[in-house]
Formats: sequence, C-alpha cells, structure tokens
Amino acid sequence: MYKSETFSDRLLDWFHKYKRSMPWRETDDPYKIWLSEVMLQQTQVVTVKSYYNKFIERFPTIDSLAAADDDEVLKYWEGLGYYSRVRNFQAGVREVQSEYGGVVPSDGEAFLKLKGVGPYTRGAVMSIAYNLKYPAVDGNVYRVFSRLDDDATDIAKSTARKHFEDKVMTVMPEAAGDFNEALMELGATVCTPKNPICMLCPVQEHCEAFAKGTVAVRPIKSKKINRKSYRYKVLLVVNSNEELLIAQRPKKGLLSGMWQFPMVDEDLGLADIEEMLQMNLHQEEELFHTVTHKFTHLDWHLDVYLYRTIDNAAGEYRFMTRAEKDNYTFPVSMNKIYDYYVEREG
DNA sequence: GAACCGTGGGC
DNA sequence: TGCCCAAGGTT
Repeated sequence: MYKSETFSDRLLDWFHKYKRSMPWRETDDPYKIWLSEVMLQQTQVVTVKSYYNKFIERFPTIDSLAAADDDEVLKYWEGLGYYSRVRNFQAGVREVQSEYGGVVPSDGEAFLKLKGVGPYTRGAVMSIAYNLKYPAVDGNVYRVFSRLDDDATDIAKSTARKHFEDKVMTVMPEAAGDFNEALMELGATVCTPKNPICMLCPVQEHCEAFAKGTVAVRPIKSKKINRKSYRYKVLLVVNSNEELLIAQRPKKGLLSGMWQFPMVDEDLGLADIEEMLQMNLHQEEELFHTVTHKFTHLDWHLDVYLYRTIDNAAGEYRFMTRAEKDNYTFPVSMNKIYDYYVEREG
C-alpha cells in the first residue's frame, strides 16, 4: 500500500510542516551530524540535546576532537551510557583526519569502514549530510514499515534489518536525507510503540495494519532479556586528608576504563580487603549505604562500607580529593554513591 | 546469530 | 515493580 508515489510526498510534506524535534542540530557539517547520530544510538532525543551542545562547544571540529585527550573526551560522555560509542567515534574521527584529510568521506563504502559506523549511521550521515540514497533503518523504521505493510517479520532477528532496508529503498525519493529523518520522526512522534496517534498520521491511508486493525500487534519482536543479578561490596576508603580511594576499571568489558571506588566480591572479609589494598583499615559502621543499579542485561546490588585509613595508596589504587573528582569519569552507580557520601559527610 | 554494552523514562 | 523502549555497533 505504501508503494505509491503519494506516500513519500505526503510524508515529506508532513515533515516539512512539522516542528522538528531537533532544531539544535540545524547544521550541514557532516562531523556534527555524525556526532549527533552516534549520540542518538539507543538514546532519546531529549537526553542527547544537552550532551551534544556541550560536546560541540568543547570539540567543535574534526581537528579538535582528533587532537583531544581520550580521558577528557570520555568525561563529556559521562552519564550517556554505551561508552564504547565515544571511543569508537574519536577513533573514526582520527581515521578521517589521517586518511581523508579531515573531510568526512562522501563515499558510503569508505564511511562504513570507520570505527563505530554501522549500517544505520552510514545511512543517516550519508543521506542527511550528502543527500545520498542510503536507508537508515532504526527502531522507528522497523515499526513504521511493520505497520505500513502489516509485516510480521520478527524484528529481533538479525536478518530483519536488510529486509526493511529493501523496503525503504523501494520508496526512497530524491530527498533522501529528509525522507530518512521523516520516517524516524514519524515513528518517534506519531507511529509510537504504544498508543500510536493514527488519527494524525499523514500516511494513514497507506497503512495496512491500520486498515486491518493490527497496529497494536506490530511489530513482532521475539527476544526477551533475562537479567542476572550480582552483589558486590563497594569500599569507600577515606584517608586523613578526606581523600577517597579509587581505581580504574579494566580496559575491556562493562564500563571499561571508567573509574570507581574499589568493588569486591560480597564475601571478601576485612583481612582480605586490607591485603588487597595493602593498607590498614578502620571500619566506621556496619553498612554505610546500599545502591541498586539496573543495566540492560544485568543488575548490581552494591553494599557500601566506609573505612578510615592513615596509609598511602598502593598498586593500581590512588587517592582522589573532592576537587579532583571532575578529572575522572565515573559510571552513574558510583556517582550515586559519591553524592550520598558528600551529603552525609558534609 | 546471539550476547554484550548504559542510562533514563513511560506505564 | 518490572518490563519495554530508545535515530545501534561490536565481538
């Protein structure tokens, strides 16, 4: 039903009249479009906005980001999640600077090879920045075309992406960038997961699911996540200068390279901890605080203990003053603990 | 192909 | 509260 010439025209008309949800990204700079698309991965527009503005203010160009210190760049991502995105983005930007003279390539094959650039980001950046005809299939587009075609394809399967990319390309107009944005905008504001506003849909008459009354059961998604739960002790070790003991997480895996207060297995005793940290500790109270933190694929239950020491930090550990806090990037779970500590201890 | 990788918001 | 979803990519 959507395979008629009026479909893309109506969608584009709606998009041009609609108050766009991202006026903060009014730019032709491929670097800025690329950054915003990376930030928007699995992240809502309202969350991205302030991060984007601060990031661009500090790293306004390819050159500035390529030359920047990795740790400072990570700090600008603190709280945004999926931190490998920013490492990959900076790596990709550095490739652009060294391999393409600092100009984001307008060749989709070349752009796709850059670190952190997948099929979606390739399509979004190439179409929005250079108006090249590539599909940009995200969760919105899955949903919109599942409904337009009353398509029961399981969007959890990895073959679904190409299936929907093919559909998009059958109706791709000359205005490729606007069309891709319009599809996503429609999915985000009208063709929503729950309670879609079909009465306001500019392409309602093209929608097979609306005609059949199956909108509520599209798209089909099979995958369900079972989260595992983990319990740890977090050690808030304070020295005589009111400094806090911190350590850096491993370079790979969950929250890689971020800083934290020492985190140990729940059954580790005081003697084990003192040996591990190579210092003598005085435990202030039985339990200082508890924090639960839910990730997408696992849960943390953190029991926080407060210790005093007069010893120096050893090995991988170091003491951090409060003034130095901004020099380190912490995951949200650790910032919760830090904020509680500051509130309690004054 | 499927697990892994963060966080915030809606209901 | 628990679950789903969000302009996905890498391994």
